Amino acid sequence: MTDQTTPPDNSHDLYAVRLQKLEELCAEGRNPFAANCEQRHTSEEAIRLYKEGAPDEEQPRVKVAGRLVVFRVMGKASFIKLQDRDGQIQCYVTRDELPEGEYNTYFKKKLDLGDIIGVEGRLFKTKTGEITVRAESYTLVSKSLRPLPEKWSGLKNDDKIYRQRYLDLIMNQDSRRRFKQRANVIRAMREYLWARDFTEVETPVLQGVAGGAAARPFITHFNALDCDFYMRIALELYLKRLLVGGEDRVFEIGRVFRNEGLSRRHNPEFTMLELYQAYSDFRGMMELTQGLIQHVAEKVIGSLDIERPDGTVIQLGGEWREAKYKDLVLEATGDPDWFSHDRATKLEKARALGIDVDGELEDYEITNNVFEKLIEPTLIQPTFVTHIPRELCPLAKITQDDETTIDVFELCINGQEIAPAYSEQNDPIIQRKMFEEQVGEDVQDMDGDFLTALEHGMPPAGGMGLGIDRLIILLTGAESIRDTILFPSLKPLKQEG
RNA sequence: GGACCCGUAGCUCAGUAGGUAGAGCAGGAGACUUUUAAUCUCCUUGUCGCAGGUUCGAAUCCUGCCGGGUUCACCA
Repeated sequence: MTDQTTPPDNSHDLYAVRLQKLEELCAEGRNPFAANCEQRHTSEEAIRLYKEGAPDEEQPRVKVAGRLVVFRVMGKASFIKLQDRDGQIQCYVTRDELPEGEYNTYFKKKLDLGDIIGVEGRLFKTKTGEITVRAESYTLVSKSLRPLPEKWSGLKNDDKIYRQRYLDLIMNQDSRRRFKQRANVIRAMREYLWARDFTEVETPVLQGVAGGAAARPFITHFNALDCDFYMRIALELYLKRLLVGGEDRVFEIGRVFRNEGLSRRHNPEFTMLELYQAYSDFRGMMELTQGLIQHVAEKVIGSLDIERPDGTVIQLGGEWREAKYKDLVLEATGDPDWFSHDRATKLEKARALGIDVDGELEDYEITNNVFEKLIEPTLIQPTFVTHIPRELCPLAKITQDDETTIDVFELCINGQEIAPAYSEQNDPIIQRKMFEEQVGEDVQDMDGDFLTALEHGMPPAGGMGLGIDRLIILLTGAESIRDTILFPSLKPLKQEG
């Protein structure tokens, strides 16, 4: 048994037909994978070159290349469309404009939908007004041995969309656009941070202790050292070491790995932006985070109003709402004495509110269940939730006038947590204590090396982490995190062999 | 891991009072020199996810497995 990602393909007949065409081409001394490195125009560039109103013989000659996605043969003339990274361009190919025999013997007979070809010729406009290349020559640069999905319905099978993403990208322009937007989001983020003197760094993915978050890590084995390593679950502890090392403003955009379930909002590997700014705090992070997301939205979407698939408009403009965790809980439970109740009463009341709460949970966890299930989903418009109970974040500073809470915000938009930010804890003694409070049976080992770093002195700092995949969901209206990740985690297919 | 739903041609899908399968597109042959899901004629295509079971007979009913989706659990 071998594992593989691509499902078996039984299209032997179609495959055989194409393979035969390929062999025939080779037998006649034609290369079905011809090199073609000459400069060319993208479909969009070519269309822009068209001179409106000028006669055909004064139109510029262009050279385009792309995947053959429309192939309409009408006797001695054909219309085809090539798809490239910018879109599609139509080409008009006639028998009389190609070399003798070329059209009937090769063009009509040896090309298939899915092949990649280059076409050269002058632009003209068809009688229905479409700017088109009148082919003077064409070159097959890659024969496709497998057929494309159906041209009208396209590719809708979820499994194939994820397992054979290239087909999705060929067939579904929405998908192509979404991933382009993802790339642009990340680019816009970098621009924003670079402009504010942040340095981009890279920290280890393989770690002896996976810290910085409470999540189960993936375990791997380091042969040379003969010990188990963990895939990182957060970027935090290494970035803070850099603050100790004198970097004032650092960020990293990178993959983190959490060995947990998959869902519409969770992929085991996902991309985080984490940034740390010395001499700032969570208030500074608020300003930065709001500015960052607004910059990205404007740059990539071109608007601060984001319409969700259900029609609700998320308004990213202006100053965002700020709300205390406790106030939200009191409001949602309708119980002004919520925090005075003992554990058993909270449990009872939470259940009365329709929340399925595990009886083993700690006091603060019950409250947090209320927050996550009752409140978070209602926070559609951007909201900074502040004054969060200290038990929930061991790496943040305690609020000066309320020792039960920490200087933190959780930014919620679109009913999900998008970005938490802290006034980072830099007192190594308190930090050690808070780690010890938290290190239980199923929590990670304490990162002693990190504490040693803190003991050398870390400047006060604000830190922020942002789940990029979830931001993309928000900005593009994607239905699932899988639609924002090119190759989401899937179970490998098992196959005899 | 639990619950529910889904898996039929290369693609998108029809097909249940159980009688071993259809359409469109794609593919093959032909006609057609401005098409827009081009059109027209003819033709081909399937271990009905896999493995068992019930039955004279299973795409259809039952069980298990594989894969996917939704949701819950888990989740800083």
